[in-house]
Amino acid sequence: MNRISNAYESLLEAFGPQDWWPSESTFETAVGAVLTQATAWTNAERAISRLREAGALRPGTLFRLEPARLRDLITPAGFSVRKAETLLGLAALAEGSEAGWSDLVSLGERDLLASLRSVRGIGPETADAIALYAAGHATFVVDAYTRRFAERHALAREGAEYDELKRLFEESLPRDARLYGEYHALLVALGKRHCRKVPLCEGCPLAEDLPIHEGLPPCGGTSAFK
DNA sequence: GACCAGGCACATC
DNA sequence: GATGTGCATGGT
Repeated sequence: MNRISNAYESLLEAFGPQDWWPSESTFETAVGAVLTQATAWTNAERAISRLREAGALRPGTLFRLEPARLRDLITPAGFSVRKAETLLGLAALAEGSEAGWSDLVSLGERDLLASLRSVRGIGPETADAIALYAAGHATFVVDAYTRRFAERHALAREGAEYDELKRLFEESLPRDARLYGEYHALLVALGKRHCRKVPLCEGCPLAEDLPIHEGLPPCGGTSAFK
């Protein structure tokens, strides 16, 4: 055991299983990963519902939408010009594969990540989220909450690179996609529900597991307490 | 009305 | 390479 796996147990006990990613298909998961970039999940959900009503939660139908129509459908999720381009790029990947989307999600981890990263608007976090939650690869997703958590609790150096943080978690935990998915979701829960309005980390479920680096902001929020 | 939310690409120094 | 900025909407 180590501090990172101990923290997982405490978070799970405090918040319960998060059962991410909520979706009806792997393509919907990927669409959601793009739509929720720097956006509250409730807004991304609205956009997903609109896509569903339009029958556009399949790569083929989404790919054939007029860009303006797509932008309109995803408006609630914000950044609609960029996100529409990205969703079309994602659907184009599937259109370019022999067996479409199912072909793509069955690629090996490296090939899938490379394909996803070739789409403008899909960066490291979004690619990892799709590889993990849609394709079931054991790849740890690092987001702003993860960084805050790792820095605040002195698990990583300040300003660590994305890959450095990813490696830290992967090397501290058994290689297990389900575990990675739950951990990432729990860190989001920690950031959203717990610390955001409690700058001193009072009552934090991690207080007994981990030291606090007092000079740094608490793990709640992504940009609060700068 | 300010601040924030499950990032990313690009410009500039 | 580090740091800053635009992208857009809806909740608090």
